[in-house]
Amino acid sequence: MPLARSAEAVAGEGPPRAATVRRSRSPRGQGEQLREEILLAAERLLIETNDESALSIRAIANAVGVTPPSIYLHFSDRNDLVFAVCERQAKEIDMVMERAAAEGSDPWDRVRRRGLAYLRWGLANPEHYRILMMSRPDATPERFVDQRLSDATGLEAVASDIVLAAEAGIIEAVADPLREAELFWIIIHGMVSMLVAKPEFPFGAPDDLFDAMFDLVQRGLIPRS
Amino acid sequence: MPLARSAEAVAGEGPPRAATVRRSRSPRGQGEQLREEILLAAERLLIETNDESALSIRAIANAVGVTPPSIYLHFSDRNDLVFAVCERQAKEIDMVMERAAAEGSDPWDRVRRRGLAYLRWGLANPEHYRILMMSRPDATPERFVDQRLSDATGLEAVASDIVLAAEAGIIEAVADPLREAELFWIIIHGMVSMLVAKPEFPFGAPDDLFDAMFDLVQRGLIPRS
DNA sequence: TGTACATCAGTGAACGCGCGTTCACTGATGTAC
DNA sequence: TGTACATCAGTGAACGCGCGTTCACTGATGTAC
Repeated sequence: MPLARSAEAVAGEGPPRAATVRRSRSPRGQGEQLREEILLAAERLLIETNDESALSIRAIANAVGVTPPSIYLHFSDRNDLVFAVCERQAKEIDMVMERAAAEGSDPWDRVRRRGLAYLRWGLANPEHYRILMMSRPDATPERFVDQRLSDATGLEAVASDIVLAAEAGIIEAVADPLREAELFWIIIHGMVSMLVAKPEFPFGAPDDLFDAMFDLVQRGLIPRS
Repeated sequence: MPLARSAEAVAGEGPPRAATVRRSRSPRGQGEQLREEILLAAERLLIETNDESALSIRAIANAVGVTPPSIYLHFSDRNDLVFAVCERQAKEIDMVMERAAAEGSDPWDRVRRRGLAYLRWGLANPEHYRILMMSRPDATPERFVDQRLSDATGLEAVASDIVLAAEAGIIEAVADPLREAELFWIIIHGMVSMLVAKPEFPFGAPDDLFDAMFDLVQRGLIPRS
């Protein structure tokens, strides 16, 4: 019998991790409560460790103060759990963007604010962003591509603000606003994923980078007149 | 004694994987030969599986037809090996870009061709791109940030072509060409990393996406005159 | 010309680990009769 | 009013796996004397 077995019993100790506090059992009808606690613990763990691989069933169970099998009372497997976490994050990213947009002075300013909010959220939650937008496609459940994805990233909202901005004469008319919104998304995603992957590279302050990028897109490079 | 032990002896079988052909031992002075074979096998494995986690010491050893410990004759640990693979890929990406640039008709066309070559290379080698540009920063050795990174991505070359293009009047003059090159890199990276992470999303043909993006950057969105 | 020896290019077996998941169970609490 | 019973919310122990890495070894080949 390998020693691993006995070591396993105290798995997740060593570093000054949150003590293994036994959470008290939920009252009769309240089983769903644990589900919530699991998701919260997973999010917290992701923030603390900044490492998706730290998001193991065992680590989460330990953080909640419960044994690993109880996770399976609420999630069918690890993937299911991880993407439940994602779903919440996607909702939050959308919320953050819309909150930022609400403060915009005109449609074009709303587009700008949404982009900046997206960038800031990604940098504030790098590991969440990584799972959501940079992880291997076959690890991503179908519900995360297509429609759901464009919802989460506010594509439609940006597209309609682009139309409004063009109508107001703030920007030029665009042939395909949704396509333009995709291009925007890709550009912002480029910034977030680059800064997340290469934080050491001297890009300077993210907000300055955003401004420079936004300026580039606004003015264009071909000589005017 | 767990069964895992005995199963381990035949690890990596099951699926129709490359047969475990015992590679013949290198002749006396030619130990370095194995290093080369290991790197080639690793690259091949990455292409075949499209999954970095398939790049285990055991799998590579098996692919080469050698036992796991012999890997350590040439690499100090797994990370060292993975980034030796990266180093080659970085060199190749640079080569591919310069080859593409060489066919450009003017400096600005060279910038465009470099970007397109970068995009195409990334899409042709998604898992290589993932390791090189999208992996966790603390898994990246220092030699991959800063100078090395900007070398590999042709930042300086792009910057100097931007200057030439501006001098030739093809594009407007830019205040900080290197910064502009960074913006370009980020935009292209946005496309590659997005397409790599979300291949199911209906972005259409990559080349069309590139054209649309390049057009956006060229014309700008603020009304002209 | 022959032989002891160093070296080189590996091998075989194991260590220790952490992981996802399953299985049979337990003990408190509410419900039916 | 009391008691058998179902159910709910978990637990404890283990299975089987794959991984990186280490350690003592082996056997062919070249070299020195």
